Amino acid sequence: MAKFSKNSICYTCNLKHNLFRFLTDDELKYINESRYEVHYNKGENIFKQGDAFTHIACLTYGMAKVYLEGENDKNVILRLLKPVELIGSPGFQVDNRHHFSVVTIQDSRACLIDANVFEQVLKSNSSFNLEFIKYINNATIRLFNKLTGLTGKHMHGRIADALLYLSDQVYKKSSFTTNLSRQDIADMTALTKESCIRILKEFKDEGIIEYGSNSFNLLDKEKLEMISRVS
Amino acid sequence: MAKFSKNSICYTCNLKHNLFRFLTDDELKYINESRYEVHYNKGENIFKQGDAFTHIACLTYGMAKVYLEGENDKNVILRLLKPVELIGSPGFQVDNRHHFSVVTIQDSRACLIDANVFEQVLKSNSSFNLEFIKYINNATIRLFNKLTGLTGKHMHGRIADALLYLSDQVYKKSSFTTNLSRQDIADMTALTKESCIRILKEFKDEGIIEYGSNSFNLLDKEKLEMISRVS
DNA sequence: ATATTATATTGATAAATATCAATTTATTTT
DNA sequence: AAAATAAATTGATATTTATCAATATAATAT
Repeated sequence: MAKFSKNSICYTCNLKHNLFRFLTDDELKYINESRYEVHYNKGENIFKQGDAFTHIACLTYGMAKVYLEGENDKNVILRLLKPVELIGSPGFQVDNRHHFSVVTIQDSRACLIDANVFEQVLKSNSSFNLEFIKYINNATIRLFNKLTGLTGKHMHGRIADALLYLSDQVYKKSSFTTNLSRQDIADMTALTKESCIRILKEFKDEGIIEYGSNSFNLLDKEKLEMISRVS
Repeated sequence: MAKFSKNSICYTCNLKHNLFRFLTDDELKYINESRYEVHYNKGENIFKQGDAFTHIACLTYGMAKVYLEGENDKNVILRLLKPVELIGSPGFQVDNRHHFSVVTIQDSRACLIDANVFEQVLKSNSSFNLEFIKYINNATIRLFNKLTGLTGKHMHGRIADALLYLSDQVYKKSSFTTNLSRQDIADMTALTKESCIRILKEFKDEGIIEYGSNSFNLLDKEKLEMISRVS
């Protein structure tokens, strides 16, 4: 965790999350007073599960993975974040602890906003508040899909889902380069690294995808979608 | 779905959820105007996944299961509800659809509050609003635990968790009678009915629990907790 | 109470997935 | 570039879990 800066103000910032467009100028100014930006190297924690929750973060540059640290070293990656994405915490209003970890997968920047300031603004602005509830509820819906996917589908369907997620939601291309390791993809699908590799290989052998050590090309997305459906 | 009544007002109601204690008298009166109570027979839907979300519910009597309907008929029971529990919906502010189903497992009553009225009150009362966020965040934390438990633990740990959940959180006794079927317990643990039955039998054979067709007695909770830990 | 239906149980087997060890390939350091 | 380290891959095998079919038990209707 290196340099941090405060060289711009929220009002003119074009990297602010859409949520903040619901704020008044005064509220933005108030947030701007305590906010700060941090530069993270690849592999560094923005949030650490169990640690105190003191700030809401906005990823303004780079990319990060959000994951749950399970009991037996088993991590479950919930999602990948890219600019500009808000990173809240369900510890907010509950126990003020982080319940997931956020780690950058490439050099990144985040803007950190004091949780108390955030709370004040929530109190003062009801449309901001409803937008925030919308944000949380969307996260819950994604979590529901994750839960039914990981518990109800077999390896093939889960790997297909991960690949489609990366292609459709994250990189927005059918061919992409990624910093995710095989272990990361395994953590996205609740599989072991070895099983994950085997399914990828199968897909490659069947001509559905091709890949190198850090790039993927989804040749036949329809087939992946079909595999996702039939599990 | 049979009788419904409106024979009391929220102000004097001692079955109201704690959340509503944050409301002013006027706000309570406002909610009271549109609310109504419904009696459900065992097995009836309070909410149905995919259906329109029009009301927030409060379970005031009986018991219900909240579950996700997966693609291949696989349901995942998220939790059991008893009085007095609020039943919101992540569709609120998002798509106004239900994203889970709620079905009673015994004759029950619920108080239904118009979602628009609820939204108005959220807007007008910021401490109510923050409490609601707290409510949602607690649900998210439970969901995280569900996700890591179901993906990271083996059958034994998952059954142990389900039994401990029923004993500690739902029935508050180490010996309890339940309306849950074996299939329901399987749905709580993301197992098949048969696997679920086998693990229960193992636990019985080892003297950890005893059970009949609709009752359980947890003889050795410490052992169950140990099994939960080692997975 | 008997018949009927649904639920629970058991056994045998197949399928899915993880584990462990060895090897290869890629990445980083010297 | 060579050496050292980390990550990816493969194969063999064990473990976990589901499936299918049969039977038993419980719950409900007649």
